[in-house]
Amino acid sequence: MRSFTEIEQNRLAKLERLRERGEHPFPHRAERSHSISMATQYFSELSSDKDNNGENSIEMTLCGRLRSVRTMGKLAFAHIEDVSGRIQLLIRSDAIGKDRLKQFEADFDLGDFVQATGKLMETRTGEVTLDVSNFRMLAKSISPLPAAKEVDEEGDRKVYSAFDNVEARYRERYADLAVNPHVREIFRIRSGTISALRYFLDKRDFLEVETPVLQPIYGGAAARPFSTHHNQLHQDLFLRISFELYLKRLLVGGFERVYEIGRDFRNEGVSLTHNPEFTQLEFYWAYSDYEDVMMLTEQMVAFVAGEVCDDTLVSYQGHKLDFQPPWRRISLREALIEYSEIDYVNSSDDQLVSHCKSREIQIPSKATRGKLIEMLFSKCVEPHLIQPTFVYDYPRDISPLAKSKENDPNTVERFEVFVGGLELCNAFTELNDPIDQEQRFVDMGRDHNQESGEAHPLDLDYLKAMSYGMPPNGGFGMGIDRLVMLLTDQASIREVILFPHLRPKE
RNA sequence: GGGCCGCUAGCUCAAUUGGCAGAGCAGGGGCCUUUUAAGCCCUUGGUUACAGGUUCGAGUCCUGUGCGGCUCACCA
Repeated sequence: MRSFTEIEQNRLAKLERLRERGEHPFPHRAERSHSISMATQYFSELSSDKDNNGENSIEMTLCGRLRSVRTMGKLAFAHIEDVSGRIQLLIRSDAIGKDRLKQFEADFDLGDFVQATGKLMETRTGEVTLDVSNFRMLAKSISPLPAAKEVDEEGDRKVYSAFDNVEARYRERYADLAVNPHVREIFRIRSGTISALRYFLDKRDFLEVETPVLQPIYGGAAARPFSTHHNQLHQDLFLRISFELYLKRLLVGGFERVYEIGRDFRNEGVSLTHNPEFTQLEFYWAYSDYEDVMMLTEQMVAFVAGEVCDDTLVSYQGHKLDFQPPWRRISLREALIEYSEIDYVNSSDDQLVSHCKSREIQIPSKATRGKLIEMLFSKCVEPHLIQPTFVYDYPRDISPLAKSKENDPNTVERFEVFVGGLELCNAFTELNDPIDQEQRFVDMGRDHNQESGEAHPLDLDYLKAMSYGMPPNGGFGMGIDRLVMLLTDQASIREVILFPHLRPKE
């Protein structure tokens, strides 16, 4: 049985009083003639019209949530807020009657959704205000919203007793959104980001597709999966860890440019930059290679930044990021030389191990040479890559789906993008030789075997698809959550995910 | 999973060497016709995350648990 606080019990009593007067506390329908921003815009246009002799207002009906109330005896001021903005109401007893004003004061609370009819006017202080002739309840709020007070001051919203407890905000994101406009703005930018990506790719003849989330064999990345079960088919299934292997099957099928935006699931640790489910963009582009993909990547991200931030210059955690192409390009080998003075081409495996140890990097029991290089890179280079940077040409043994360089079989045509110290993108010239691919899977399975005692799944159907012939292509993956972090200046991935994963509260 | 830090009223936060658990806002009762954190008077509200322990006495010290934050590991 739910228990109600004293405040909630008070509000339930008000709700009953509304009912007793015949006012429905939750009517089925609202009437609204204007959004709040439309109303204020209309008012300012009529006010600036010199031929219009003071006839600058019409009756209108606005809807929104009560965010402040100030009662003054025979009148009351209040603000209501809708998705477009906020406006002040003036409720006068000589307009609506003394009893009606009393009812407003007694039975309407902050957080209630209300409907108010009246004409717009300006108060002495020049604030556009609805002079209310009629109002009614649209939805009674039983529980008080967490933020106590806030107010607009010359465009700047000042918040008092802000609701900023991180845990409480994530657990009750609805309340967080209701009282923190800057949080709503993050998710508007997130939505705009995805729209802009779709627009950019659609304009270039990429076809948006959907591939299975439930997969009998997981692949395309090196993460541990979530597993589940189909009861009727008696089939164990995995939630996908990437889209890659299915999207490339579509190139076999004759599509030349495909992309997917969707959710990946990785059963790994959570951190400021990792959530168990996250949103990924992947595209595959026939008859292109990783250099073409680099060009498209910098154009695409700059386009998105321009769309949602109105600029390719973006503030991030005290840095000024510049997404304007061309971005810096540096090979993995050069980057390590520059930031750590290690040239792995001229280093033995033992020397790489000692480099790791001197930098307090913990080495897994069975680390390949490529893994050592990658760990050195993460430790020594990654934190320094603030401006958008392509790091290209990676060790073959940590890139089983990428094609080797023509003159260097131990290096693959692969790049990653780093911005603000975050890994943002991963892309390569895709391996399309089924014999080579099978050998890579086998090699990878052997390493995996020794590490964990489990065989890495061998996707025979994927090899079969590739055996029919896959055009040469460049492939690309980008973490959308991290891109949104960059575009909204957020240090935590949880701030850009509406309902981030939390342990159950008890 | 390891380490560090945190958890006090609906919200934001105080509480001296261990000594009566407080404020602002929100809530309730009043006054008030141009306020906008409105103001003024009065007022309700607490299992100090939870369970133990030390002590005459614990929000404060100790142990454990839960949840969170940061961080390390893991995550090509």
